[in-house]
Amino acid sequence: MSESSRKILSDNNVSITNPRILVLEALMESQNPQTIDDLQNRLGDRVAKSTLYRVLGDLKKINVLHEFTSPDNTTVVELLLQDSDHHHHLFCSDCGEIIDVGLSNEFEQLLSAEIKKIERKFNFQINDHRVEMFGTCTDQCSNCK
Amino acid sequence: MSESSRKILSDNNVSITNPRILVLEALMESQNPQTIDDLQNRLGDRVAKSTLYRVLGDLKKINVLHEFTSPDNTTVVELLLQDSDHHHHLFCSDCGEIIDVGLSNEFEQLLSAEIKKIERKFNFQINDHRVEMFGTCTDQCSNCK
DNA sequence: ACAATAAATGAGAATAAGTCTCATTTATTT
DNA sequence: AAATAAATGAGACTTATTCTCATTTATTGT
Repeated sequence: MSESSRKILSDNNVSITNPRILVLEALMESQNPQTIDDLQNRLGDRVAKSTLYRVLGDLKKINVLHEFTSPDNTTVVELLLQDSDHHHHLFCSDCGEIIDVGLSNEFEQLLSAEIKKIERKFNFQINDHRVEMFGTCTDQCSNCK
Repeated sequence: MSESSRKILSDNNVSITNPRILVLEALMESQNPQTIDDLQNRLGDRVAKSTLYRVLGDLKKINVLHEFTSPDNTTVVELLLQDSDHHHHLFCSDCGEIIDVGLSNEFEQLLSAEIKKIERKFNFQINDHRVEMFGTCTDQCSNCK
């Protein structure tokens, strides 16, 4: 555990410090998206707020952390160590839950083709994409009864 | 112009007031996504900041305005009067430009099929989706030279 | 292992987006 | 035109994020 957080840092030429290890470990506790608040609560006073934001910035810079905004405008953050972890998100507007979803290869391939068309049309270089789906979890999620 | 903004309001049982007309007209000046700052500058002191936010909330409630967050965390807002205006967004990380893009019917159909699968798998009711693409506009955009 | 140097941290101040309050104005209904 | 209800403006307030700077911690060369 602690090894692999150290490895992430050294592999990316980022100095190994306690706050960075603690934040990485907190992020690894769940592979699902987490709010800053979650993290802060989990870390308590072991990492200062300013340091937490700085470390998250560092992790984004070395490309192991993705950040996005949920429909209720909360910033959400998720470790993404491998390109093969590519996935999308499903948002429940009732309980705020965010679920990781994979889409089929067939779909991803067609999307790649569409993206190539868009690149040509707008003379863009596209390096990432994201599909977001919004709805309500009809009954059985842990938060909505 | 002014007629159609009034029509939008009356069609949705929202009382017709000057700030609402002014905000709608500012939104209609460009069919592209706009930041709150854009709007505020354009409106000057004709609409108070608190009123601007309230009116934008009203327009979201009657479903003629979509709001989202760009990768640099700016809130962006866009009129969407017809379901047939369905489209997606392309973000330039150099200049911040946001471009509306349509994807092919073939793609949208396959995405609908994927969404049905996701609905079943997670017992969700999905009512909206969004494809976001990120990259850089390689040369000719108005902001990047 | 030990200085010297550079980088990262903690604490809290500063900033900025968005919300809230409440007295006044404007729309709507009769 | 009066009465009622709703919307507005102005600015205070809240809260997420960034910034500053003195102190601590990591790294590098010897």
